Amino acid sequence: MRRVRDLLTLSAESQTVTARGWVRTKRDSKHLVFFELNDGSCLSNVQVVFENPTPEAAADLARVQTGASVVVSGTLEPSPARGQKTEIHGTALTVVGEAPADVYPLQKKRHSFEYLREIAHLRPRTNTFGAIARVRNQLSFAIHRFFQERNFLYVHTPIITASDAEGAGEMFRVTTLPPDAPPKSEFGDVDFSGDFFGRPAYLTVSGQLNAEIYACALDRVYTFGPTFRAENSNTTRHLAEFWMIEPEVAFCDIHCNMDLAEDFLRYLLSDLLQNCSEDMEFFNQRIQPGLLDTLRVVVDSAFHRISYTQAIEALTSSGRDFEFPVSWGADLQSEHEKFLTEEVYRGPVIVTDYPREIKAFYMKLNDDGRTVRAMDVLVPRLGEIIGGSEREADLSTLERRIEECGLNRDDYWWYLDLRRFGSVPHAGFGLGFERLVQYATGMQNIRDVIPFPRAVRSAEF
RNA sequence: UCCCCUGUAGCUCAGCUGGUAGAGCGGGUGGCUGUUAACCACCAAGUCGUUGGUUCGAGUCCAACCGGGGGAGCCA
Repeated sequence: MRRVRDLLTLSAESQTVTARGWVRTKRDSKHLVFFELNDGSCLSNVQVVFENPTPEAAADLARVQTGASVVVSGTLEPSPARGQKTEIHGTALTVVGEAPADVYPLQKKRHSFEYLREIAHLRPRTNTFGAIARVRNQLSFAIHRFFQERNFLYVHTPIITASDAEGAGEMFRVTTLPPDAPPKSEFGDVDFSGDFFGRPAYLTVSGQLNAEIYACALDRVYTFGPTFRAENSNTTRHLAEFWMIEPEVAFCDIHCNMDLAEDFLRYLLSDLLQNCSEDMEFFNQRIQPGLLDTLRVVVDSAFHRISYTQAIEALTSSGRDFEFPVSWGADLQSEHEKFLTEEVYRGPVIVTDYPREIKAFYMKLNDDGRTVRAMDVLVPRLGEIIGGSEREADLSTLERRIEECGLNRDDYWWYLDLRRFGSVPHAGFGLGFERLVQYATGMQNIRDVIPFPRAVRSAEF
C-alpha cells in the first residue's frame, strides 16, 4: 500500500502498486474508464485507468462515483496523455464505500465556501480544505521547531482560569452549578462558593500571565494552545475558540521581542514556501493571486518598525480622509492599519509605544510616562496578527497601573510576586494561529482555516 | 451589538416597471478506445426561507421573523 504522494514520485516501470482513497472524479467511454484518487497525502490525485475491464471490474466501476472510497491495484505506467506523468493501470478494484451521486453533497465542481461551511464534515475532502489541513500541520510543526531550536520550553498553561480580569475580552464561564436554580447569597447574587472551584472560573483568554511565571524561572518559554473569547463579534477574522502561540522571554526588552516576532514570522513563512510548495501554489493560483510573491518579499525583507506617534504622523500627513478621525491618544482603527500596511509600507509593520490609556496594565511604562512598550505587528489585509509588549518589571509601577485600570491588586498577588522576588525585564507576544494561516494562504474568512469553527451562534460539528 | 447586502432546482445564479419559473454545472439514460472543468443527445428535478399584508393577481411590492454573507467595534 502506498500513499499517493509517494506514488507520484516513483518512476513508472510497470511496477505493481496498490493505493486507496476517495474518488474525486470519473470519466468514462465505452471501453475506457478514468478516475482520480485522492488520499489526502498531497493535493494531487493519482489517475487510475481501466481499459476493457472484465465484467466483474465493470460492475465495480459502475459503483464508483465522486466521493466513493476504493482500494485499487495495478501497474504504474507512464501516462500517454497530458495532465500527469504517471498513472495506475488498474487490474483490481474494491469499492469500500459508495457515495450515491444523487445524495452526496459534494459534486465534482467548485462549491462556495459558504456552502462548504454547512457541510464541514465533508469539506476536508475538497482541494482547498485538504490544502489548509496540510498547511496548518506544517505551520504547527514549524512553530515547535522554531522554538525548540532556540531552547524555548513548551509549557502547558491552563485552559480553565479563575482570574476574571485579564482584560482581553469577554470570557466563557465554567461551572457545575445548575443553570436553572443556582445557589444565591443573601444579597440575591449567585453564590459561587459551592461551585466546583469554590469561586468563579472561566475558559482562558490568554496563557500569558502563566507563561510569565515560567519565563521568570526557566528563561524562555512558549505556549501553543486553545484560547476562548466570548465576544459577540461577527467578522472574517474572529473566532470564539482559536489557537494562540505565546512566547515569553526573560532578560528581553521590546527590541529583542520585536526581533523574535519578526524572525518567527519569516521562519514560518519560509518553511511553508519550502515544504508545502504544491499547496501554496494552489493558494496562489486559486485563492489569492500574487500571494507567493507577497510572502517571498516578507521572507526576504525586514519589517518596518515605527512608533505609535510616528504612525499617527504618517496618517495625519497623508491627507487621506478617514472615517474615524486620527488623533494622538486614539486607538488605530482597521482603516488606519490597512492604510499603513497596504499603502504606506506595503508589507508588515511593527508599531510600538502606544499611549498607556489604550493598552493593558502589564505593559512596561516608558520614561515619558505617557506611553507603554507595546508592540503590534500589522499585516496587509488582516491588520493585527501579533500583539505583545515588554512587561512591567517594577513592582510599584505595576501596582499603580493595576489600580489605574480599575483592577484589584489582591487578585494578582502571585503575578506581583514575580516582581517582588528576583524580578527581571521580560517580554512576549501572542500570535493568533488562524490569522497566521489566513495570512499565509490568502483565505478570506477565518472560519475556513480552522477545521471546526466556533463562533457566535455557530458550533455544529 | 450596529450598518449594508442576500435567501429561486442538488450547487452557482438569472428572472425588467407585479401576469403562477429559467440557464450553467451536477444527477439519470444512451453514445463515444486517452479522458483530465471530458464531449454529444435526451430526460428528471422547484410549497421561489417562513408568516402575515397590499392587489383581480406576488418570485417580484410592504412588514416581522429566521438563515447566510460583507463591513464596523472588540481583539489574536
